[in-house]
Amino acid sequence: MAQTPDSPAPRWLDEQEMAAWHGFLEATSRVARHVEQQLKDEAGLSHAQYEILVRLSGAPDGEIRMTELAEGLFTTKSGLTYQVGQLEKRGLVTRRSCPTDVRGVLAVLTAEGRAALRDAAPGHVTAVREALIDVLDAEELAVLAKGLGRVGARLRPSG
Amino acid sequence: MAQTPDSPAPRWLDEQEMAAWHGFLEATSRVARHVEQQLKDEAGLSHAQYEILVRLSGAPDGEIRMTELAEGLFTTKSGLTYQVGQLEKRGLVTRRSCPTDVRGVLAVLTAEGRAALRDAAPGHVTAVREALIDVLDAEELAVLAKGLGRVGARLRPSG
DNA sequence: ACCCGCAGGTTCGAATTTGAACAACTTCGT
DNA sequence: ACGAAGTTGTTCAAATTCGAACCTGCGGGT
Repeated sequence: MAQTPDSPAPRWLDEQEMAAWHGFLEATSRVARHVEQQLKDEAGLSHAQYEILVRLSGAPDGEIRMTELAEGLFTTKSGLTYQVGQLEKRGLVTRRSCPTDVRGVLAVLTAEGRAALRDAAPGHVTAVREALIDVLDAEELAVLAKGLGRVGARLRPSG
Repeated sequence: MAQTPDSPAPRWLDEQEMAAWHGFLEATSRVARHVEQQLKDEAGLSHAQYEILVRLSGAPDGEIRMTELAEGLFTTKSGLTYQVGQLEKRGLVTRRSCPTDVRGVLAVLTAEGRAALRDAAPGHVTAVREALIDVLDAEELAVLAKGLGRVGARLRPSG
């Protein structure tokens, strides 16, 4: 009989830890669906696309390098290429090549893109409040910001 | 000029709320990737597949109705059909029709499935600790469990 | 100036997810 | 009982995601 080599038994999750992990999974899943749904229905955008518009709108000249944008959105370069392509088809974003690096590409927010974002934002914020923010009290929000901030930071490529 | 009808301006997110939302998004994204990666690399399972095995292993006779399973995993019925199909190909799960309802289908954990889960579990738990649990202190875990529990519950189909 | 290692984006195919449409069946009200 | 209405699980096509392979071009060391 083939035996699988023993993995050292890890410290299992106790009840509280299990509750936290399960809560995280369920909240994650349902909040994502809720937000995705709202944006799709009311603005015709995916959450990914919405976030791209947000980043661009906050950047100088409304433009950002592809790689930098991908990192900021916690996504892959190829995934971003696809979504920017979609947004470009709709005229919400343009591409131009980077002046300082021939290889580079800048995603640029168009006037239409800015308008689409303006239109989509109120409903999106409302959905985020309904799903997450307004369900938590101030103390809980503080813990989320700090604790999950730390969690995210630790998993960044940079460490 | 076509005018977009005004949406009532929502209450925008203040700094703390924004930090919580951003933290949630980043943590969500990175933790999911971390866990997904570990399972894929060390056990050849997707997180979705792993969770299916977990649920089944905790059920009487290791079997659950498809719909019930889908709800428990916060996923769609068609998504589950696909994943159970994958697991069935590998012999980790079987299907049998429900005795009390001809339409119904039970997903059943096989001995191989139970073994695969046993093998995968230690590494998975370790990954979850690394990514989330061990990064938070007791109080933070309590807030996650309670606060995010409430968040998830409120978005359940049942309300 | 030249070469090698590496970074920037895109492309490709494979895997997955989603919702709508469907067929078969159960259930509830009357 | 009977029929309308709702369930159950699957199938399908379309959209998305991922990583590996790829080509091009930047930069440091010699």
